[in-house]
Amino acid sequence: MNCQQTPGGLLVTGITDFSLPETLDCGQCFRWQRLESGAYRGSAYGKSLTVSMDEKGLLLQGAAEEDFQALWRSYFDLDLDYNKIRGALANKDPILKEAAAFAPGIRILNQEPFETLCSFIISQNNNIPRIKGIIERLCLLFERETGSADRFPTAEMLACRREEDLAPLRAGWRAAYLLDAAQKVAGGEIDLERIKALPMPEARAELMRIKGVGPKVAECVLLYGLHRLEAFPMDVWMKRAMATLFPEKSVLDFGPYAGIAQQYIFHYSRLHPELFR
DNA sequence: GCCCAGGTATAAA
DNA sequence: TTTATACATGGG
Repeated sequence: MNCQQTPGGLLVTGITDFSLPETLDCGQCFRWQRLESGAYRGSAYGKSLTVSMDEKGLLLQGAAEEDFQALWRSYFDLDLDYNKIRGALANKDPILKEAAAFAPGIRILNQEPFETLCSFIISQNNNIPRIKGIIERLCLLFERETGSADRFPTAEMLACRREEDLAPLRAGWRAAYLLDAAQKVAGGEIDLERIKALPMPEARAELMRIKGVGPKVAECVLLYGLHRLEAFPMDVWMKRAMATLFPEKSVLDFGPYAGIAQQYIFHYSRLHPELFR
């Protein structure tokens, strides 16, 4: 991997197995916006970015090389060998191999844990366009406090609001869940960084102490927010896909990279709905 | 109007 | 432990 400043921005070369649309539009994050040009605009950890990719490499606009090294390199998970992982997963099952080959540029982002927790609380019994809308309104609601509508509010900021303060979000009953999550995180009752290092059963149990966090949301937070790649979110789509793809298996064990396998299968099944009836 | 959306809390069997 | 239902919004 190599970096150089160009007139268009910071150009990073030597990146393989990475696709912006496959990574940013596969249901793991909700705050990246696709521009007309095909570039994506978004932010994380207080930094904004416009990013695009072509045959020359990955182009970061509005980022210094220090930001790339200290943040975006890790955010986009560019140091993990996805080619190797995909190969290992492909050896487990031919259909998994096909699903992986369909979107080989998917990577699991290193998103902000609290934002991810809130995002997947909002995601329950909800559709992606509306999830995005609620999160956008949440960032706007706290714009004055955070200093930018690009930033996600902290747990402390959210924790000192009341449910009626969140009415502008139009999040329905999920507003109360968001407050409970914020209060537990801000109060130290839930320590996301500690959960990140906990054995999976304990990590799941900790997260599920938050109101509105059940097995599915907990698994999503572990995978997408805490980068526990062995986590395996199981929703109705995945259940159907698994029943179709692996009818003989009752218990599935894809090993330490199950979450990546899940993401390949989820993406594949969403874009080939006719195969999963 | 009706159905559904990357579910969960709650009560009842 | 498993199953049924309500839950608020809004887009198709």
